[in-house]
Amino acid sequence: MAEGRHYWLMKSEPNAFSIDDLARSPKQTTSWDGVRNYQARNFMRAMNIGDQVLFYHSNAQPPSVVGIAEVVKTAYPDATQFDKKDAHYDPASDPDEPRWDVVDIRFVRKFAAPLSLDQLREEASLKGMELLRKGSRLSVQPVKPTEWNAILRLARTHTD
DNA sequence: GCCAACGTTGGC
DNA sequence: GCCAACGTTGGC
Repeated sequence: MAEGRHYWLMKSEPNAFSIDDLARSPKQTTSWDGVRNYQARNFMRAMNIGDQVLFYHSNAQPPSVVGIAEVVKTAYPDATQFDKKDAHYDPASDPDEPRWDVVDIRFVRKFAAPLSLDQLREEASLKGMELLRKGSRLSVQPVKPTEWNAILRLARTHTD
């Protein structure tokens, strides 16, 4: 880890793919496909093996950080962009220069209890976190070490 | 279901 | 290059 370990947050709708789905996946690993936002893609391209990921459930009740995953394979082309039957098919993507990438992530652990957006907003040290910004829609985003530490501390103390 | 806050597309 | 129209995300 010459460049050090970096922290990220990735959003998924639990109806589509939850942290339990990740834990049940073969080798507890999945490729994070379907990202069709350049900023999110660029963050995935910046990921290194061993980087740690907060797994976030969006469109959940309540929306929450639910656990941790880690990057086990760096960015490579997303096969779904070339699959006409896939919801994320992108006819404009050139197979010789694929537009969209995935990374592979592996389940690390699930928190004893989900950490809701409201709980995160109560934490002073998380003020300014991208996730908490009004109108923030970025599905893959960097997390500062201080934010990572604060969230893990909250996950230890909130068990209800 | 509503709608604010985006990001993308395409006419000009 | 501008920007209106459109489609999507995601909290509420």
